[in-house]
Amino acid sequence: MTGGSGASKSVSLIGAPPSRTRNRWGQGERLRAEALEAAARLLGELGTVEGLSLRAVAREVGVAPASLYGQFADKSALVDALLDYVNERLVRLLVETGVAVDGADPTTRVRAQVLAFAEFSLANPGLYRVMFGERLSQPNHPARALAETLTDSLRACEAAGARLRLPADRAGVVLTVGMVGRVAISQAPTADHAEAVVVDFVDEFLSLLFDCA
Amino acid sequence: MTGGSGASKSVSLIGAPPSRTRNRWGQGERLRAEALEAAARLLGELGTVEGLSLRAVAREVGVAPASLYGQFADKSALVDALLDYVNERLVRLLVETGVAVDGADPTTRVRAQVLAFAEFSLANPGLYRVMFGERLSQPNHPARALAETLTDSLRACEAAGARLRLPADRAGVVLTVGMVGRVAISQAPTADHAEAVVVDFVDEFLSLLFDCA
DNA sequence: TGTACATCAGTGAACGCGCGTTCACTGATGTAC
DNA sequence: TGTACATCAGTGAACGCGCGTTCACTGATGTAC
Repeated sequence: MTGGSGASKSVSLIGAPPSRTRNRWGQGERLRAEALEAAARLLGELGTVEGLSLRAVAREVGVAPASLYGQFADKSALVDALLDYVNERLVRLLVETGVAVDGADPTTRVRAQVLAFAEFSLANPGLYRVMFGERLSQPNHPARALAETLTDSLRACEAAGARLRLPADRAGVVLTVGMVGRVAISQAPTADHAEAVVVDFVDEFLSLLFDCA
Repeated sequence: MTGGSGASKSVSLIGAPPSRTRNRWGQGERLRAEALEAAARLLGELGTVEGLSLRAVAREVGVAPASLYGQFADKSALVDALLDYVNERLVRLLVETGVAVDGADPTTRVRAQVLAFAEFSLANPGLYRVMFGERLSQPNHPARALAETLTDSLRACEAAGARLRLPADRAGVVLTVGMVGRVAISQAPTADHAEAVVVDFVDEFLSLLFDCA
């Protein structure tokens, strides 16, 4: 930004100009969605959750900090809402991944879903951290959704003739737990655990769960 | 301070009086150890890492915030030192656990070490979080130490005749990853995952790794 | 059709707080002669 | 043995900062008559 848009207008010394047009009458709730999206973006880019302040979210949206109080009672209300929002995003991702490979054999589906989770988490370390590292008191813990989805997929594998070394629901939990741990460790900035290595881990893990393999 | 030291002495309105006697000549470095211990205590009791401020540590030690700058260049230096300190503590715990059950069959040893790790992490969520949840850039990542220790123990199992479904080093990594994930999820405040359930998980996991079982 | 009013989205300035860090300092304890 | 000085552990006050939150407000847009 050495010089900005020097020519005609909007000198824009630092950062982008707010340039937000206020919402129309009755559309005030849109700010809520904008704030959640902005918060998720902040958490996704930024590796840590420290940077998530009301003021930062307001800055990202291009709005005064006070404006957020029209949509959220306080900061913790925003964080709670953010968790729900992001939780739902993950579930949708898993479902869509399952649909995308529909038709393929069920084992492929589990694998695709697990990898989708890993990719999502590694690409958005901040989101992963807020979902699995803190404030886990939410009743709808993302791990539960994850475990249920994977359990369903594992059951489909069984129905297709595959044999598990554990009951499907337990295998789903173990798989979930393993992936959460794997992602947690892979988030080390200096990690030599490249994406390829994650794939290896997944296959290793799945081979433990399945009997014939 | 409404009334000051009204009665006789040291009314102690709020919290404990500092009551710290300054270290003797040449013993200044002791403050360093006291600070690390205090920081570890703060992180252990407090569930989150947010509360870890230089000022909080100084308060816990009973010293002026400025005094810490004699031992640590800045806050990040303190956190780095804390990580090393706590890392070493975990390794020592695992080693001691291994020694304590020495003589028993190797399988018992792995199990004891894994459970010791789980117990430690669940009892000190803040410590766990700072070790596995953030600042994983340290070259001596605790997960590495954990994996190496467990791998050694698994090798001992093999030497004693047990059969693993993976090479020992990979099994050590998988076991580590699984435990990290398990603990991460169990830290949910409302978790219905009591300690007994963790034990079940551990046995389930080990049964996957071993062949005969 | 025009006009008064209510309602809405959003603002700007201020508050008190805890934070990390600095700086000149204080008093006790060691050492040199 | 006494005395001057150096060195040490630690202090207290101050700084600037970003934070969450409040409050009275401003314009634009809708509605009632």
